[in-house]
Amino acid sequence: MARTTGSHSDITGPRVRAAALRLFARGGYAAVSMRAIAAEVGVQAGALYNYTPDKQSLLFDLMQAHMTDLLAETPSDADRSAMQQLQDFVAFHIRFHADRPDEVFIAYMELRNLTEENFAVIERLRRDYEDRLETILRAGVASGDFSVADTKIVTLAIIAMLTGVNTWYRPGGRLSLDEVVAQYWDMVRKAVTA
Amino acid sequence: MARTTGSHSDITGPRVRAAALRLFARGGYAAVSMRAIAAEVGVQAGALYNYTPDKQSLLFDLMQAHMTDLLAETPSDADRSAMQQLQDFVAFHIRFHADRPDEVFIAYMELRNLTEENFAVIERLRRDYEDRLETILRAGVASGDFSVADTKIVTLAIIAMLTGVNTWYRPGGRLSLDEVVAQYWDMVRKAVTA
DNA sequence: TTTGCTTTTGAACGCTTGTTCATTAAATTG
DNA sequence: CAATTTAATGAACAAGCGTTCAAAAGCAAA
Repeated sequence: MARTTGSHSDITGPRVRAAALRLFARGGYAAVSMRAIAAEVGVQAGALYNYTPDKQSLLFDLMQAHMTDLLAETPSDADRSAMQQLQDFVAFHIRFHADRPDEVFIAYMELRNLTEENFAVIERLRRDYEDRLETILRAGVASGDFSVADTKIVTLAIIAMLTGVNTWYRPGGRLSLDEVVAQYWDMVRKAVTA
Repeated sequence: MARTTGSHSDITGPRVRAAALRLFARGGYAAVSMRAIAAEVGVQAGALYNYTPDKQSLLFDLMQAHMTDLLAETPSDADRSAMQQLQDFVAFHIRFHADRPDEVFIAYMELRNLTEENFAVIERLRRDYEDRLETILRAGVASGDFSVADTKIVTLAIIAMLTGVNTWYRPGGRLSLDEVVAQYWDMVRKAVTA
């Protein structure tokens, strides 16, 4: 046997990425073999190399796509007040991450499995995202809306708190996403005001 | 060659655990080979099996010891007010974790590399720790000191925020640990009060 | 100094790893 | 229908994996 009936790169390509995402998130990059990914797709291991030059690129591409999407969709309406922008950010972060549990898991857990160059790229994107939040905080401090001693620390604290939602939130659970967003916004709002 | 001069289980044993801790934290459990651990200790791979039945036990023992220490040292003085207990908890969590970056990293990143049974043990310990905080929050709600809608969510949010310190704090950095504790306490205090 | 215990070596086991490539067959184009 | 392009197979590669164990050598007690 060689080429199989119905095989198409437009179909197999996305399936390879989806399988890698799923398995990396579940078992971790190092513990998932190319043969395991191939089996999930329903092909032999060799066929994966039509879609990625190597395993490392598969991981890197997933992480880069995730971070690029995150930055592209981050709201930033400079016309709104700092308080409104912060509320937008909190709601966006929780919703965006809740929709992509596998991507988020990989983006936070597999950094150490990136090569040095690839890590630098992802790290830069991550800092860009943090800067979006810190910019809002600084604007709020300048306008007197917020009372925080150190915007950098508060930035990291807020992001850590919000990302923590992914460790327990499941659709259809005790709380709706609206309720989760409301509760976290309540905490963030109180933490940054006097 | 066989037994080497100066070799002693009292010395090699701790060195094996220390090497495993260090390497697991740096590279991840799945990516670290027994031969790599042995090389760090300065022995051949076979010698490791005098100190652990297998690689899995090495990981589990490190995680269990960490969680047991964490629970043993968690402050809990029921005579103090809920506000004081919460402040104690925040300060303890940050300091305890700042002292053990490798253990913390492993405890949060390597859960999926535990066998089912081992995972259940660690998970229980983790929940026990969360319960300590939630008990404080409930007491504060009952006494009227705290104003939080859902103690479970606030518990998880606080722990995520505090544990996030480990992603950036380094001794000798811009901020002292005292300053870090003070800033996080400020945020937590404001977040749980009306 | 002899005896028994403790500790390590180093080779070996079967198995899995990421990756390559000639071959083959399906899909597409003319 | 014939020619070309695309996509997959399946075997092979060298390297590395966790683990076992007989043999050897240092250590401690008598």
